[in-house]
Amino acid sequence: MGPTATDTATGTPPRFRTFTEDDRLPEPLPEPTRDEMRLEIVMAALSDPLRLFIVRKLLLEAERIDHPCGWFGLDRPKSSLTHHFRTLRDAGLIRQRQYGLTRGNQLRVEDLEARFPGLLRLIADWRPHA
Amino acid sequence: MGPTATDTATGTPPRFRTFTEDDRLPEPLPEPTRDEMRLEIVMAALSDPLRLFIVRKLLLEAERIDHPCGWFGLDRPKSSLTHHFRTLRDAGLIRQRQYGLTRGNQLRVEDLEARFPGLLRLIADWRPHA
DNA sequence: TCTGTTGTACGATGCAAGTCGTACAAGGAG
DNA sequence: CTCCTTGTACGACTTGCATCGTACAACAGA
Repeated sequence: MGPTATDTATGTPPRFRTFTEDDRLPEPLPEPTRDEMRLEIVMAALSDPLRLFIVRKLLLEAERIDHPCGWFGLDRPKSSLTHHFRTLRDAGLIRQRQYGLTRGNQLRVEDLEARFPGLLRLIADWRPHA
Repeated sequence: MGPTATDTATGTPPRFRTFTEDDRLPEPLPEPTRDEMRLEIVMAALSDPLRLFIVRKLLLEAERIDHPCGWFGLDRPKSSLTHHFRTLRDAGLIRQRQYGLTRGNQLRVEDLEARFPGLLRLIADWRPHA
């Protein structure tokens, strides 16, 4: 498994899984730094159920450092998905890396925990459709 | 002072100030119950800087159980303010009570802490304009 | 080289939200 | 009763966002 454990819901601070970086990874696409992240923008990005689903899936089900669009199993046109992933990256929620033809999507777990502590917990607890 | 203390930022769970209820208070205007609150809707309500300001001011500077519109010192037309306060109430963030001609606005601190633990902490830490 | 895959770029469309003016309602103070 | 205050209701305007079709680019594999 990975280097970290998951939240135990016992009152201990939640810890979400991260993956160690590989030096040979391509540079991330342009993204805001921690300090450039804006709460309003993050909130707006998370006000869409599809984007909430994407972030939550990355948070709870990621198996590698990042995953391409298709991994999420979203039944939408590709041009729609491009729009949503870009919105998430612009808000600072995800990091995107280009691997030849595919693009890897990674949740910025450590940056988000540092900048907005508790935010990921809210997303993990989200119940869609309820 | 009130019955509660404030967050100490030392790792202890944050506790925000609440006010004891008075039996003679008028009934709140229609609002979602705890379980009816939706994270997407709450996020959308908080994606507007003016509304974030309103909620944050209620969280950090409330002196009574609720406050009328004018207390916030917002330089906008009244019809705009009606819209924003209604958005906050529909999302479940605030409770509104009618006192004759004025309307009191109260943050639903306990409901929000129960339904979305950690959310108020994010709002308290928000820095506008930064 | 031809084909299939992954995803962007551009543009059109429809809808929701923010903004605000005006008119109006309820009630307190004089 | 009259005036002022607080806030709603309605409607118009504008902006922004979600959605998606089409065309295109980059690349892998047969």
